[in-house]
Amino acid sequence: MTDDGRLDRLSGMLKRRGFILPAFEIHGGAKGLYDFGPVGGRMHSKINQFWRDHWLKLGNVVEISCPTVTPYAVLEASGHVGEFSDFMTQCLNCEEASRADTLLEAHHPNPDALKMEELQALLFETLPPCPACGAQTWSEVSAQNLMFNTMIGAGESGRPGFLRPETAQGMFTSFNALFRHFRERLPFGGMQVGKGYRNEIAPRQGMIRLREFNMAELEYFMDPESEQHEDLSPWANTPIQLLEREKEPTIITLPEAFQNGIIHHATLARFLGITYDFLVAVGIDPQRLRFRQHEENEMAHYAEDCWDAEIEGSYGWIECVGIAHRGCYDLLQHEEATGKTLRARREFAEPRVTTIDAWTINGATAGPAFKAQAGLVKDAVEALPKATTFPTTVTLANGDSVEVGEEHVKANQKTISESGEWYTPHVLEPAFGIDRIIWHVLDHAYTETKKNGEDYTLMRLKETVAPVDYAVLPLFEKDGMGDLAWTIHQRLCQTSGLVSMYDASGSIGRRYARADEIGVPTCITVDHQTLEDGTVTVRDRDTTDQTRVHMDQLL
RNA sequence: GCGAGCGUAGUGUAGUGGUUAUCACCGGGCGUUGCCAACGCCUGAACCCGGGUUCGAGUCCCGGCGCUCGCACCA
Repeated sequence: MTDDGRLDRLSGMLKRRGFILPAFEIHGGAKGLYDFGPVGGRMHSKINQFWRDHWLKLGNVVEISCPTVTPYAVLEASGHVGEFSDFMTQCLNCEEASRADTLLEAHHPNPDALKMEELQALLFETLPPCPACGAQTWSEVSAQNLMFNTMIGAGESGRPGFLRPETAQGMFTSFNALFRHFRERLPFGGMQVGKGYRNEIAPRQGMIRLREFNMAELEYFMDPESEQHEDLSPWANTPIQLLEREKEPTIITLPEAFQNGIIHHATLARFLGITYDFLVAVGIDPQRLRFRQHEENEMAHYAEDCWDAEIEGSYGWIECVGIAHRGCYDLLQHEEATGKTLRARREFAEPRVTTIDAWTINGATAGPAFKAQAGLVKDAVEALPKATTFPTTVTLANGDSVEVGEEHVKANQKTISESGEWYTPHVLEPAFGIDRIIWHVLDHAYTETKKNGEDYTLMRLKETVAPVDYAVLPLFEKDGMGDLAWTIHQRLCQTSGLVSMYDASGSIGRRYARADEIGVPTCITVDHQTLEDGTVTVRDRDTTDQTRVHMDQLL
């Protein structure tokens, strides 16, 4: 960090000009909550839209939108109720609150993995001393969840729920609708852009750790048994900084990283590439971007492998995108919790034919003979070889031995043909923290320079994210210059996808400076000559070059 | 969550119990044949919230909220 106050000046400007501001400030503010202001609002929506367009290029993904209010059961199934909880206990002597698992580290190899009841039992059994006062008396263990609690419905009929901590669960719970939409053909993806909520104990670092945040996630469902053929050639000439787990950082292209086995999965490698392209396109400096593989003990409860895109800015290297291989964890969890099937079907190249030629029980006689054990007897008999002669003694799964006579069995001859099978797809999840990305786009675009010996700041924002596309400036609001400028401004604003800003106050230099400060790429100035020949001055933000263009040729 | 520091116009600030609350940038209006925060005139805007001490509180005390830092925590 080479700060010397840059971060303070940047934050001040972002607030002053209306990019991002503390939310609800007139009421005293609220920690971890921010507004995108008059300037930041459009930047936020442009970046979201650019993200959608970028990933929709895959051609086999769709966007969905799910509620943020989520029933308890959904997040219990996903593991968030368990994983997002800290189990707290309070010292009865000094009232200091401690985490139960931390207190029990001396008494258990991995207390973090214990359930609340187990922690409770172990705590009361071992009575560790309070780190604050040394007393050994503890309150009951209580779960403190990092998700926002709410009630869905009022009073007696209310059911517990949470605000979602991630958008991902919506894609999993909608799996069957996605599966039908894609004509039951994998791979495909569902994606979602929206809000997520985490009731952080200590939000810090401005936009980096928020309690309500914007995320954009893709869940990409794949058949784990079919090889993923991915074209990595678009990144053949793009060296990227990779930090493999327990290895030294390397700079390598994605095709090479995949061939060398640094990245194990072709689709994962491709998603790293698509992510890289996105971040660079919105204005992240490639020199301050890297991908880091998670340590084994760092990965979330669901992940098999995970690479983060980390961006360097005023707060150091910050993870802004997580690209996780979630395996089949989520779909299995929701299957188990609901009893519904969340699977895809793969057809075999050839039908698999199994021929059975052995024994099974004769229900009419074996049933009355073995009663409750009949099921176990059936399993045991069907496991016997064809050459078995009856009567014989078989050992059941429960350890009992029974005598099975000829009258209890019959020959079992059948042919089973299976044309395919149902399986649980694997999931690759690129998850983008939009606010963190916006922060770093702003951070990287913020440029402090000198102009005629004076401090000068400008935002070198790319057109993909610039909050205002054009500023239209009449030199003076007289002799018709103001009216003409207003007409041009209106014409620009009526063009889909464009936003123009009309500014007539202050000197022309001041207005260029104001436009530069919020990153307007192009200024259009109407002067006396415009009244005569219809040409305007088009001025470029980064070079300050001016050219005269006829007003009808602006677009 | 604990500890420390801080909280005054949009921004940065001055202000050690009595001021019409300081200064600068800033914002707005008008003028300017004028093109990179130029200039002139006019003008706008603040003591985080609540309680207490006091004749009197921006200033002292208590609580809350927020910000920063350290510790703890952290998809």
